[in-house]
Amino acid sequence: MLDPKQLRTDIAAVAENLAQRGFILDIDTFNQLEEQRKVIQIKTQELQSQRNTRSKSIGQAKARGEDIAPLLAEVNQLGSDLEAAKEEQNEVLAKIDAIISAVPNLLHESVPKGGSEDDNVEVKRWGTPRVFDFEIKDHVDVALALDKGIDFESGAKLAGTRFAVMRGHIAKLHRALSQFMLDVHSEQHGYQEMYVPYLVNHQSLYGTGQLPKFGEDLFHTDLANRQLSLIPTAEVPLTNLLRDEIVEESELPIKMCAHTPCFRSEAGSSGRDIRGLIRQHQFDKVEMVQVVKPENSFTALDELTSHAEKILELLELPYRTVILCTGDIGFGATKTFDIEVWLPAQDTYREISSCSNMGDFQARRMQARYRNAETKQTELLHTLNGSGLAVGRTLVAILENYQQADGSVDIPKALQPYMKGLTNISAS
RNA sequence: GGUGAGAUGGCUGAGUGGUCGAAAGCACCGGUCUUGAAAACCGGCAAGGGUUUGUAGCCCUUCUAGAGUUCAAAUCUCUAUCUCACCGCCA
Repeated sequence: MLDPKQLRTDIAAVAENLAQRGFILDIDTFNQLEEQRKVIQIKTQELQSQRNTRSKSIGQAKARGEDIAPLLAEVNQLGSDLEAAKEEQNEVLAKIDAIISAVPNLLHESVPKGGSEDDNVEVKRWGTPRVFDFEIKDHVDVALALDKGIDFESGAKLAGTRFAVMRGHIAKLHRALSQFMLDVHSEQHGYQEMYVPYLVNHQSLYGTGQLPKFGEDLFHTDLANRQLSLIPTAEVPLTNLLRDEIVEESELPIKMCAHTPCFRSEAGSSGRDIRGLIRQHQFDKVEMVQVVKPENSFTALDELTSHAEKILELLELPYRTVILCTGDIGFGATKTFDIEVWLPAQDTYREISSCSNMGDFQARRMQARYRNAETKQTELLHTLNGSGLAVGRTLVAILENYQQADGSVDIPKALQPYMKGLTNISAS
C-alpha cells in the first residue's frame, strides 16, 4: 500500500511512476472520493465530539441530581445524525480503500523501462555452460531413466496435473538441496532458521499483498469457520511475523530463512511449462526475508541477491542475473533481481530465484514499524524477500547440467556430504 | 473433544456503566546529586487517523476481533479467535 498522504499531495507524480508499469491510476475518481472523504470525515468527527461532550454533561447533571430528560432528547437527535454520517463515511472509505489496496508499489529509479520480460536487463553472468559431446536429455527423461526418479503419472493419479512424486536417490537429492541451502544461509549468511505454518489467515495474505488482488492464485481452505490458505511462499509467514509489531532499532536488521512447500494454483498459466518440474502446484523453496531500516533497503537487496547467487556458485551451476523491467516487475516490489539458471535442454536461462525490495509497501499494510533510536518516533520498516533457491528448479538444473553420457548424474561436490558421500546417481 | 478461568499501554498489572486513554510498578528518556557511575529524589513517557505550512494546537478512534444494549461501554449481552489449567484422545 502506498502512503495515502502521498496520494493526496502528489498524485500526479505517483500516477506517472505507476504508468511505467502499465498501471493507470484514475486520478479524477480518486480526487473526487478524497474530497468527499474530507467533508464527511470532518462532519462525522464533529458529531462525535458533540456527542461526547453532551454525554459527559448528562453524567455531571445526573451526579448533581438535576433533571436530565431535556438533555436526553437533544442527544437522541445527535445520535441519529451521527449514525447517518458514519454510514456515509464508511461507504466512501471503503471505496478509497478498494482503490488504494489495488495500487502497486512505486518503482525505484534504477528499474529499466520496458514492456515485457524481453526488456529485462542482464547485470551479471556467472559460469560457463558445459559443452556436451553426447545428445542431452531434459530433466524429465534424465529422471525417468533413473528408476523413475520423478514420476508425473503418479502425481497425476494422486492429485491431478502439475503434481509430481519423487523417489529414491532423486527424492533424497531434493531433500539434500533444501538442507544445504538452509545451512548456507543460517551458518554463513546470518539468517535465523525458522519453521513456520504452511496455512495462513487472510490478514497475513493481505499484509504481504496476495490479497485482495491475487486470491485466485492461491489454494484456499474453509473448514470449521476458519478461512486459511496454503502459503504461495514462505515470504508470507516470515514477513507477517512483524505484523503489528514495533521493534527497537537495535534489533535491526532482522534476517530469517525457512524451507517450506509452496502452493500456487498457477491460474492463467495453463499451457505454459506443462512438461516437467518447472511449474507445479506444489514445490519446495528456501526463502530469505530481511527486515531493515528504510535507508538500508537497497544495499540489503544487493546483499540478499548475492546470497541466492552464492548457492548456485557453490553448486557450480551457470547463471545470470537480470533486473526486472518496469513491465515485468511484481505488484509490491520497488525493484527486483531475478536469477536465472542455465538449463541446457532448453538451451536457455530459467528463473530460479526472485529477490525484491518491497520498501514500506508491505510494512504499511501490516503496520510493521520500528522505533527510531534518535527521534523516538515509530517509522515503517522496509521488507525484502528472495528465493534462495527454488528447490525443485534447482534439482532440474542439476539433473540437466550434471547428466552423463551413460545416463547417470554426478552429484555436485557441495551436496555430496548431504548424500552420505555419494558422488553419482545411476539406475539400479 | 469436555470443563473451568482469562485476553488492558514496550512488559507486569489495577480498574464492573459517566472527568478512564486508562492507577501502580518495571523498562525507557530528561534533570538534581556525584570526579564518574550506581542509589535516592523530581519530571516525562501508547498507537493510529483527521485538520494544518506544521514533530504546535484542536479533534476523532483504539483496553483481542466483530455485532448488540445505552444519552454514555475497558466495564453489560452475543459470537469468533487466542491463552492458561485440568480431563480425554493422539503423531
